[in-house]
Amino acid sequence: MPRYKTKAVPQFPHASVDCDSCGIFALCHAVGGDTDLSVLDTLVRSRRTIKRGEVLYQAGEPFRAIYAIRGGSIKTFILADDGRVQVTGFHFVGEVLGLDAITMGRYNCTATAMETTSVCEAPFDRLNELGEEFPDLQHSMLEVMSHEILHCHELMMLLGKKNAEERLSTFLLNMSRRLEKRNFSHTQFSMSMSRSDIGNYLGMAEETVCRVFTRLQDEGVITLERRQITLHSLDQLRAIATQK
Amino acid sequence: MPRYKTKAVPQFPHASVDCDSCGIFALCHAVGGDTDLSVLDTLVRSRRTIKRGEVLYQAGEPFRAIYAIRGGSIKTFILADDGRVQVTGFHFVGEVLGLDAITMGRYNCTATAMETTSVCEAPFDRLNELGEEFPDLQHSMLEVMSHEILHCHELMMLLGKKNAEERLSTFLLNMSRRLEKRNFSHTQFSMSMSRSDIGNYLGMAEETVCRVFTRLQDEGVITLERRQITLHSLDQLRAIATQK
DNA sequence: CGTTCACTTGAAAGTGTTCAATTACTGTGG
DNA sequence: CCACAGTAATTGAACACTTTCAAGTGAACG
Repeated sequence: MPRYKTKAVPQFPHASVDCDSCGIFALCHAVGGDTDLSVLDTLVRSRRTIKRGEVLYQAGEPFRAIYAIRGGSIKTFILADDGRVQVTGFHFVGEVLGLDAITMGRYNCTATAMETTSVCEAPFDRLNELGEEFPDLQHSMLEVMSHEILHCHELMMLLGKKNAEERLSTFLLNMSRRLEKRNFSHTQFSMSMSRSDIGNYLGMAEETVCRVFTRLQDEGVITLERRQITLHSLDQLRAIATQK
Repeated sequence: MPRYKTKAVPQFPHASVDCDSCGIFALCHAVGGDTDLSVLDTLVRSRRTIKRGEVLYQAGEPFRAIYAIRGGSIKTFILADDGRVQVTGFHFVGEVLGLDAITMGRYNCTATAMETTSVCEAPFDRLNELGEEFPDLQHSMLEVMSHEILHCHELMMLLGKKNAEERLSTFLLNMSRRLEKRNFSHTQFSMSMSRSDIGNYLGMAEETVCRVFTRLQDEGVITLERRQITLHSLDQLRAIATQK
């Protein structure tokens, strides 16, 4: 029986967010401070739009800027010497990326758009100067990075200890939570990444992703139509994600 | 055939490092700056010694300080709601830990000593004040955290894409590299963590760790006597860690 | 000297992967 | 608007790797 419906479904919410309410702003306000907004204007040099598959920045390139996503979505991945690829994250509206480049002065991963995406660019040199003027800003950057580490720890738990069902459920709940935070629907949304990307990110084969999706659907926990997903029971999902 | 030898082997190098050359120092010097050393004295409040199994800090406790290890070794782990444990890292002489607590104001993981261990304690409030005075310091903290993120990415690759042999080889090479950086022997050392901890960290069963160790030994790549390990061929190990 | 803990090893059982084939969708050009 | 080509997703079956369970050995410690 065909699982697909022939219907054009809306893509991931493209609500183009003002730079004021995008990540750079959040970065400055993370401390709860009220940094002068005019500072932000000098900080954000430009806005860029990149199409599906195009590269925002490439691993190895000198670190010029951090980015906040205004609309669309981006995936980041690292490419090992042996050719293996590991997707390190998916990034949505309002989120900041590029901060992991600070140590090396070079980007550690490559960032590409999963759909047409618009970003704010904040040059790092200026960010750095301003940091000395506004300690809050650096503190916020610390927080963003600290957050990233927390995320990494969760991921270690996921990759090291969870089985396929738990991984995928955890993944869905994570997306749901992030969308909710930005006031999008958190029970029905479109996933901009392919099954293959999901599998790569979660450390499982593309085929396993499909099979688990099918199983979850058969159990009535979710409905999938292509990349459009509806979560019917967050509680049930949570139960699956945290079984044992 | 018994694989054990009845011989007391020296534990992990206990060269008690001056606080000057320990992590907090490194933290301040990461930028290449020459921060006034007297600052450090005010920074480092106290030195603590904890015995095997004792807790340095506990997940959930308010974030008071970051620590640098003067001698011994520490493991950090998180405890999930469902009771599962994930070892998030092993930390050796000269390394800094506790920085991931900045976001939440609470420690994210629990840190316990794997053997008798001595640490420097740098209270965070003072660290924070000083940060405003010395932007270099905060910049160094950013670098340390950025490093942590890089480490996380490597680990994602390891947990998501590598098989048991590759994981263990990567692990050994990583320890080797870190010891080398601190001028300890990087081809012969004692592992202070149990097989079970290694397995937990690398996302594999304790038994699998044993089996792979045995295999590596049979292939002549390493020699194991209890927790004392000798790496006979780093090249071979690298080949195994990067196969495919 | 005996108990306990860490480590090792074997055999059976899962869980997820790989390979291969099929189906469905997307975008492009007529 | 339709046909075609290429890409993404799904499904089945065989296989591989790792885990689990069980048992045993050696070392450390009181």
